[in-house]
Amino acid sequence: MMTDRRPYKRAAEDVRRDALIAAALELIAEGGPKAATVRAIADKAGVTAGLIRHYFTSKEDLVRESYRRMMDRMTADNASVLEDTAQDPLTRLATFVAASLMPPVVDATRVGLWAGFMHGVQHDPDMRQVHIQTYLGYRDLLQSLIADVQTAPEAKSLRAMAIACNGVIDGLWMEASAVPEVFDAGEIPAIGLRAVGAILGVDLVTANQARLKDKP
Amino acid sequence: MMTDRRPYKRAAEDVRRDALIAAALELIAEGGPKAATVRAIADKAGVTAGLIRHYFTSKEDLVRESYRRMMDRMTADNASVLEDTAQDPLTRLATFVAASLMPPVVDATRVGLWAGFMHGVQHDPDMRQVHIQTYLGYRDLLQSLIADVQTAPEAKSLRAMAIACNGVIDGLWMEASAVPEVFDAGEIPAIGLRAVGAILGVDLVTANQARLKDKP
DNA sequence: TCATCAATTACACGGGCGTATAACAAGATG
DNA sequence: CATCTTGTTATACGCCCGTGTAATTGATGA
Repeated sequence: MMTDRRPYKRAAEDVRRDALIAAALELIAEGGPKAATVRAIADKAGVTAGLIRHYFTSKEDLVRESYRRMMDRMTADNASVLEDTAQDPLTRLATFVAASLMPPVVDATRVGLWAGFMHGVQHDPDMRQVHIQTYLGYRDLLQSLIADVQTAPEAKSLRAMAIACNGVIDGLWMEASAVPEVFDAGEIPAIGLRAVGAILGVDLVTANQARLKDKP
Repeated sequence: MMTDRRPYKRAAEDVRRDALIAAALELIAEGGPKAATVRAIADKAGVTAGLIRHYFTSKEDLVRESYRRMMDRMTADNASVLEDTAQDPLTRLATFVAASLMPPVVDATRVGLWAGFMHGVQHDPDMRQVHIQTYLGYRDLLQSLIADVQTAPEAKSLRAMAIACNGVIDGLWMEASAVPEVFDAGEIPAIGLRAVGAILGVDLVTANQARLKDKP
C-alpha cells in the first residue's frame, strides 16, 4: 500500500531560491541563528527539507546567500531614499541621516538579523567581503553627500568625517533598534542630525525641518 | 568489572561557577552561540557535562549568568580607566573616549560575544534588563564627564549630548572591532576624539595629546 | 580510621540536527 | 497521448543536543 505524498507544484529556480532565502532571514531575525534549521526554513518556505540541498550545496551556502541578499537590500534601501534628486545638498544629507535613524531602518528584527550574521562575518571570508563592500558602499555614499555640503573639503578630512558620521549613525541605529524603550519618541533622529551637523559644521536640523515643512 | 572513572578534585562553588562561565564566554566569543554546547563548555572548564546542571538550573541559566558577568566586567573596565582622578576634566573625558576605541576594548572576540548575546537581550527579560542597566550606567558616566567640561550645561542638552557621544563611541567601536582592516592604525581613536569634541564644542584632541606627552 | 555527605562522573533517553539517496510525479517534449 | 526529465517528497543515517538519574569517590568531621 502506498501512502499518498504531499501534492506540490514545480517552481522557477529563482522563485524557490528567493522563498528559501526569505524564510532563512525571517527565522534568523526572529529566533537567532539557532532557529534557522533546514527543517524550519523549508517549512516556512512551504517545501520539504531535502529541497534545500537541491538549490544550495549546503546549509552554510544558503546562509551565505541570505546574508548577501540582506546586504544588497540594505544598499538598495539607502539609495532609494535619495531618489528625489531635486533638493539641495544639505537637505539631501539631512534626509539620508534621518532615514537611517527611523523605522523601517531602525527595527528590532533587523538588528537581530545583523547580530545573527556577525559570527559568520568574522569567520567566513565570503561573508566578510560582502560586509566590507556594503560598509564601504554606504560610507562612500555618505562621503559624497558630505563633500557636497563642505565648502573647502580636503580629502583626508573628508574620509575622517565620513567615518565619524557613519559611526554616529551606526551606533544610534543599533541602540535605537535594540532597546527603543530608553529613548523618547523622535529623539534619536534629532540627536543624530545634531551630531552629524556638529561634526561637519553645518546645520542639518534646520534643513530637515524645512524638508518636513515642504513634504509633511 | 568496573571501568575506572576519571579522577577529579572537589572545588569551591564559586570556583566551579567561574570556570563554567568563563568557558561559556570563550566559546560564544570564538564560535558563536552554537558553539557553546553543554559538552563543549564542560570540556573547556575541565569537568563533565552533567556538572553544569549541578551549578545551574539549566543551560539557559548559565548563559544568562555569563551575560551578566560579561556586562559587569565591561562596567568595571570602564570605571578603571578613570582611576587616576588627578587630571583635569577635559583630559579625563579624552582618556575615557580614547580607551573605549582602543584595544583591549576594541577587540574582534568582544564584538563576537556581544553579537552572540543579542538575541537573548531581545527576548529574555532578565538579559534585557542587564543590558539596559549597563548601557545607562555607561551613558550616565559619560554624561557626568561631559557635564564637567561644559560651561553652561542644560539638562536637556546634556542628555542629548551623552546619547550622541555614546552613539559615536559604540558605532566606531563596533566597526573597528568587526573589520579593523579597513582603518589605518590609530585612526579610530583620533576620529572618535574629534567627533566627540565637535559634538560638545571642546578640543579633546589637544587634551589627549597633552596626556600622552605626560605619560608616554 | 571510618562513616557520612555531596560534588562529580557516567550513562541513558528522546529528539533534532545536517546530509545522502531513492522513489515519485508534474509538466515539458515529442 | 506516451515518454522523458527533473523538481520534489520521503526516508534513513550517524551525530550531537539538553536533560534526568544512578553510581562513584574525594573530602570532611567524629
